[in-house]
Amino acid sequence: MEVKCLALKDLTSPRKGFSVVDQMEDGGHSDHKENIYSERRKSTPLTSAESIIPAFLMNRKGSTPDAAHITPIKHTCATEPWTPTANLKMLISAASPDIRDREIKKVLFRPIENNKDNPASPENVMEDADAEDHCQSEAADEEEAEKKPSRKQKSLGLLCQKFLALYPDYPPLHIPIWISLDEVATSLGVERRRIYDIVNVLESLMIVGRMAKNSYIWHGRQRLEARLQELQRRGREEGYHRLMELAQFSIRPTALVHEDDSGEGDTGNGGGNRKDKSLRIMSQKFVMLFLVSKTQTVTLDAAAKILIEESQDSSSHSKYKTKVRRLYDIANVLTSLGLIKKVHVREERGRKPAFKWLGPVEFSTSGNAESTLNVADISASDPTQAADRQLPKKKMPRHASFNILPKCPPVIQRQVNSAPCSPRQEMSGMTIQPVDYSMKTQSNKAVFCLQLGNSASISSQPHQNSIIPSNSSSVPSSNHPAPLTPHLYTPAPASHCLAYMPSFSQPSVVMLYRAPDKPSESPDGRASPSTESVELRKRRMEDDDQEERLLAKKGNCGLEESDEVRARAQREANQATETSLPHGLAGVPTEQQATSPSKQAQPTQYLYVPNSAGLDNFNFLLSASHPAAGSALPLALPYVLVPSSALHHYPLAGSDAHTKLSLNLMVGAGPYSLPSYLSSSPVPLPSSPEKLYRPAGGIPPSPCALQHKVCMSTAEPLTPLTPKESPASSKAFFQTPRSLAGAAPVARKRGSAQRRLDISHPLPS
DNA sequence: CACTCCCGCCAGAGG
DNA sequence: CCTCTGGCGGGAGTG
Repeated sequence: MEVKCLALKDLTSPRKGFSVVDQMEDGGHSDHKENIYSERRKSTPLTSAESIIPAFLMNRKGSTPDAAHITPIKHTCATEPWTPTANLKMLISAASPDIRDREIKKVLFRPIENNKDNPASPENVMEDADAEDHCQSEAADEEEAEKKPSRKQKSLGLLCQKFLALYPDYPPLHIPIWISLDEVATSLGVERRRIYDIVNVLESLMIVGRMAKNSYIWHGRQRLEARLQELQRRGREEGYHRLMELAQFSIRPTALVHEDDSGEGDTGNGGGNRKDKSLRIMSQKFVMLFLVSKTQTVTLDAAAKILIEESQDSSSHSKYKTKVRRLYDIANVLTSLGLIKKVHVREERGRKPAFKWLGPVEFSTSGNAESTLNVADISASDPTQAADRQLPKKKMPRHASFNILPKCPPVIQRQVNSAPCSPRQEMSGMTIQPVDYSMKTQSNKAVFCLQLGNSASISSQPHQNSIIPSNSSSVPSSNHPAPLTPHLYTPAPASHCLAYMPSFSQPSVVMLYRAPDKPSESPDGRASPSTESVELRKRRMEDDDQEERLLAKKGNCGLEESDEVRARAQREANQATETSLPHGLAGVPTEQQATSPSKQAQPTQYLYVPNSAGLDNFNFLLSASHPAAGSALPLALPYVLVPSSALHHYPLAGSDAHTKLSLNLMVGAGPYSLPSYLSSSPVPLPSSPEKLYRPAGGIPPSPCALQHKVCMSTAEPLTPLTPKESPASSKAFFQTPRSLAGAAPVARKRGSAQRRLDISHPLPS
């Protein structure tokens, strides 16, 4: 098992970009300062949890003292071969040889590769072969690039992207995700110091919360909007908007405000002088500036000045420089969060670096749609005022009505989000920046359960992107995954299977569900990507970044572009990877069968969604007895994996009310673990994970099989983030109705850990 | 040269 | 005292 774990870990390591071999031999290397890895220590309070957590979840933890890799970038080349990316590149290049594409690819994918969870899994290996030549040809360029770890590749922003990619944007509220800074640092191959920078900023936005020394808890974007709203309010109260105005005229703001600490309501530990200057506080203030700014654009210069005044630092030039440095750090993180975008503002003399807010500025709790509405129309209305109006709504509970699933979610959503830059995207964690990890990020972040049944509306769900990322993105101009969702996602009753695929090398998803009495339509026919829009996006992309555009209401351009590109990439990647998928799941069926508690009536079926696959590319794992499977592959195997296309005639999910497929899935990757309290609760987690993993038949699971372990459980579904799981979550307007609305309430009582959680993250103040 | 921002020293905080 | 945090600013990489 040990070995397996190791392998698994290696495979799933965030540094997946590296070959396993690499990692191994590298074992201890580490001269590189930046790559210092700390001895693995489990400082996290997860101990108890560990005992019950499936190995795959824990793999990050003790498995290997893997040496942290240094800048991943160096290995980029090496990784390419087996990464889906490689295929993607190949495909893309084949399709459109032009350089521009190439450039785009470079930007988009390199990062991904770094994050990549693509280990040398069989599937990947397979691709590997395919991509091999490609790689070779490209090797030249790559090599050069690789030689130099380029500073950019080590940037905080990139690092942050990787960090974010490790966790779900919208983690289930009842399943706290613990973060050990050590682990993260090790996983990402950087020294801890860098992680502090990221975490501090994230903490200021309540994306993470500090729980203890070296230990944080991941909230994802669950509380982000609430937090932003809070910051906006505070910013206004403190007169930041005035400061901004003054700053805009280069007038040295006189410290109008002074609050500071307050600022921090932040979590826990407290302040102190040192803390007052902390990145966390600076970050909050910085964000406040955006939120109260009419143009939502803040120049570095203005921010630095304002912040300096505030902190009453002497305004020496050096102070200013230091401040600016820090602001860059913060900006990099915010950028990777997709909250801001770098721009340049023209001024009398030359241009000044500035950042434009891309996140939501108007907050409303009434409806997710509205709340998420982005700044698209800032120009039309004064955001500030709008915000004011919204404030009162803040606490409005939303779910009752949301629980009713819209019949046609996609449509609805579309209407709501007609605005291009809808926050939805923003929230999804997609980045607008040139460097986009979203592919990985999005899909990788998913940790939730879905249920297949009938009408479900995933589209409005915050985490939707996690699930259907590829799909949604592959849908051309529309920003919605809608088309397909209806088919697959439906609120399901209590029963469901839980597929836990946290350590997937790729942000793939495996859905398990019990087949209904009758098969329904295949999910295939959904959205077909419209190439045309892709082109448009590409074009747009070219001119993106123009500073001028800054002020223009580009609303969505940035996001959409990213989306598009991503979509395209994913689509292609899908194709590339599809063939290799079977390997990945090969061993699963057996295990499942043996252990699946719920398979009694109907054979359990599996839906494997490659990270990059669009729904059309779903591959299904069917019991051999299934008509589709049988016809397609008359095998002796209990289950076979077939491409969705093969199931064309055997619809799995239908829109008809009868269809009752219930599906749950959990995807995730990253060095997180579950809190110990789970161990004592009747949660979905398999009580004896090991059994689940172990192939009942004695058929030794292949490495890949292990990697794709799936454990099923009939336990209750993860609870949807009902708005009120915790008091603090009341403001989770980012969330939309969960498709799980109908799911049985979780009977679990929260453990102390959970309680602590809730308590520890009350809005600061 | 200006802009960015990586890097890691080192001191304060916490245990 | 040791470890964790994280302020800080030198100086390297970029454009």
